Amino acid sequence: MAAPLFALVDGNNFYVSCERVFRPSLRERAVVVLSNNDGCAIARSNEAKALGIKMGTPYFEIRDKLPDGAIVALSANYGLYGDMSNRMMSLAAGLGPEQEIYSIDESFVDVAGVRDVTRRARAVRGRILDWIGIPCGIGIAGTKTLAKLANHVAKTAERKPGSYPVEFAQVANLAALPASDMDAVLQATELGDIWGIGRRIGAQLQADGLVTALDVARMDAAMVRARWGVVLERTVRELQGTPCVDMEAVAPNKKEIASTRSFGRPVTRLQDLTEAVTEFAQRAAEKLRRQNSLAGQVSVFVHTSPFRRQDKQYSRAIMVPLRKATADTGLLVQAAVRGMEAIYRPGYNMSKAGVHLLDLQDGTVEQGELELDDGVEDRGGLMKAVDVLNQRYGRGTVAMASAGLDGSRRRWVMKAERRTPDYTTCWDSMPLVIA
DNA sequence: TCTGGGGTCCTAGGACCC
DNA sequence: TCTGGGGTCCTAGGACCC
Repeated sequence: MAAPLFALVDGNNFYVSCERVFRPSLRERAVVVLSNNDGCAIARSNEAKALGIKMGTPYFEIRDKLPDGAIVALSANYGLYGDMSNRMMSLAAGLGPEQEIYSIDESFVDVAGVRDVTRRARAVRGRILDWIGIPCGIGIAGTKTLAKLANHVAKTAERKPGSYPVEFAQVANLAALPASDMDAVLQATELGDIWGIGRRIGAQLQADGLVTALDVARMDAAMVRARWGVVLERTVRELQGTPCVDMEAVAPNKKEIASTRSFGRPVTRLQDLTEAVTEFAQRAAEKLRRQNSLAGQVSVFVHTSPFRRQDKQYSRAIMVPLRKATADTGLLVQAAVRGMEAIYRPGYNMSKAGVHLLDLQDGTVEQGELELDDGVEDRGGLMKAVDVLNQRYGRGTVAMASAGLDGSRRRWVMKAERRTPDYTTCWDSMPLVIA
């Protein structure tokens, strides 16, 4: 059997690249894509990175710091990105027999035993660029953590000449590299760029005098386990070349499902919160039915904005157990609304609320339970009809009345003032080419 | 004025039991 | 005066990811 080998295919600055496909004028410009409510930067073009804009920088800071026209800011258009992602993923899948879609812009491909894998990877990269218009980087190595690191090398070698050997630009295959060359790559990589090492643990390692990925790879795994636990231990072992994280070719069902939002402006009234929570529970219920699960508990939270220091702060969550696991929107909304009524307090500027569905169970297994009379018959057929209608005619075609019938009165909805059209998923937004 | 959303996994500690 | 020990289960919260 061939030794394990993983490729990681990752779209460069993915959301920005999607926008550029349909607006070529954005090329070579500093561009950021903003989070919900146009809150902060969640994707940056290389030019924006060069201006020093960090991931998560609030938009108002960007706007205040830079002169007019120095940067283009767009609201996130998830419909567009999701569709572009599907197209990119189907081409990336051609690299090997199994693919794990890890996020909207990244997939691992099992390339064990694939002949001429570096050349093939370059071909796949070229096809994604030509057919979809998205530039990507591909990293190849013997473990997932090293493949992620190889991907970082591929992108950085292209973006910052001199950082890594130039032959690693765009596609970096670290498998079968001589040990000394591998050490050199690890040494050129900061430990904060390792998959699995975040701010907190990164700072602890640095306090111990570690600086590069090579320093981390040389740590003693048993000591790491004793001091930090199994998660970091796995990272260290994977850096040393021992695979600890397998491919997951079929996405397992979610173990919890959430729908949460920051509000476009502060909300104080219970009625507004009830409407918001109704909508969150509806959306979560849809996701729940899509994976054919039932929820045993609903959790609801609301809190004020920690950024508004001058405001009185409030934060609470509550768990609402269901008498019987369900996927019925009516029952889930009812539980969420009851929860919100229990934790609501007047006199606070609430900034965010949300609903989590927990204790998820397989909906295809019929629970052998005595039918107690709770006044609710099986509404599975009704739920299916609601989902079909909302899919065909758009979200919100059929909704619970407590979601609020008058859209103009809904004070809590988010802002998205700079959204681009749904170029690929809506006939009316299809771009026209005038020859 | 303006600061995202949706996940996973692990661990510590409390409740409870015998 | 002196007040056990070990196990399980659950939850909250931390850390990480994109």
